[in-house]
Amino acid sequence: MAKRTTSFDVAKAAGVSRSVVSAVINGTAGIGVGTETREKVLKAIKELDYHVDAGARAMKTGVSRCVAAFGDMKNPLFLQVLEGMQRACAERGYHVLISGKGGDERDRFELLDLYRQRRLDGIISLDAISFESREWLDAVRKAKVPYISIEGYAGTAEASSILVDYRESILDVLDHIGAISSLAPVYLDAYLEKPGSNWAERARRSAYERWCLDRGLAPVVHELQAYDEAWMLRFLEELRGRENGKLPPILINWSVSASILYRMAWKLGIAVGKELSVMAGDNTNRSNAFMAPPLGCVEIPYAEMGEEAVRRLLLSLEEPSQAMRPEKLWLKATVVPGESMARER
DNA sequence: GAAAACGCGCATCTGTTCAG
DNA sequence: CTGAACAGATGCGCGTTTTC
Repeated sequence: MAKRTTSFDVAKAAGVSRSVVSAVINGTAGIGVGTETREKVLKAIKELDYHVDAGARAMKTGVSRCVAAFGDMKNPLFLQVLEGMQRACAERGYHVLISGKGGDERDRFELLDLYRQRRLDGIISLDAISFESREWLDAVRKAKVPYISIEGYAGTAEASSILVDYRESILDVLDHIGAISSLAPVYLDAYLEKPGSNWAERARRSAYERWCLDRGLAPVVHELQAYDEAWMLRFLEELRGRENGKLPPILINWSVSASILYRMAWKLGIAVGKELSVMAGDNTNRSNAFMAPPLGCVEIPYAEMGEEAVRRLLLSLEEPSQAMRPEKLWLKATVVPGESMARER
C-alpha cells in the first residue's frame, strides 16, 4: 500500500508545524494563522493531495463524524431516507455509513459492535411502522448510543423518533378531493397480510371516517389485499354497474394498489382522470408522476425525515445536557395534485 | 528438545490540543 | 506560531509457558 500523505508532510512542505496544518483545516479558535501562512498550507494540501485520516482524528477527538443508517435495503423508502441523511450530513462534514443486509432484524444488534469498532457518532434506523422492540432500546441505552428511529417507536416516549402525521395527510388529501368532487369519496384500505395492522393505517382510515362524518357523508371503506387484481376488477365493475353516471372518487392508501386500479380500469375502458377520480396516500415507489395520467397523492417526506433525523442526532451531540432526552418529531405530508382527479364543472 | 502459543511491555501511527 | 503530550488499536520483540 502506498504511504499516505500526512499532516507532517504538509507541514514540512508549507514550512510550518503540524499544529498549524490542523488549525487551518479545522479553523481552531485560539491558534491565529496568518493569511500568508494559511495560503501556503492550503497550497501544500492541494499539491500533496492530502486528506485527513479520519481514524486518527477520531482517536483524538472521539468523534468520527460518521453516523450509521440502518434499514431494509429492499425497501424503496430507505433510499429516500438515505438521500436526506446524506444531504444533512454533507452540510456538516459528516458521512453516512450504510448498514443492514436486507432487513434482517438480527443485523440490528451487529450495529452496536460497529458503533464501537468505527467510533460512530450515532445510529439512525428506518423502522417498520409498528416497530417497538424493547430489547433493542435497552441495548441502545446500555451502549449509550445516540439513536433516532424513523417511523418506529411511535408509542414509546423513551425513544426519539421522526414520524409522519398520517391522519393529517389523509385529511389534507380529502380536502383536496372535496374541493374538486362533490361526491363522497370511497376509501380503499390495502393491506399485505391483514388490514389495520399498524397505527398508521388505522389513523388513515379513521381520519377518512371522521372527515366523512363531519360532512354528513357516509364513509365507505373496502379492504383489499394490496395486489389483488381480481378484487379490483370486481370492485370497479360493481362500482360502474351500481352508480348511474358518475363514479365516486377513490382514495387508496397505497399507490402500489393504485397502479393495479389503473390497470383494471384500463381493462374495463374506464378513463382515470376523466370518469374516475383517484388519489393515493403515498408515493412510495416514486412512480406516481409517471403513471398515465399522473397519479395525485400525498407525498410522505421520507428524505426530509432522514434529514431531520441527522439534524436531531447532531444537535444532541452538541448539547450533551439534553442528549438523551427522547423526543418525537411529527412531520407533515404534502398533497401532490397529479391529473388523476376528474374535473367537475 | 523443537515448535507453537501466549503474555507483556513498548513503539508506532496520525491529528488535535494546549501551554508557552 | 511551536513543541510536547496525548488518544487507542496494532503489531513487534522478547521472554515464558504449553504442546507434541
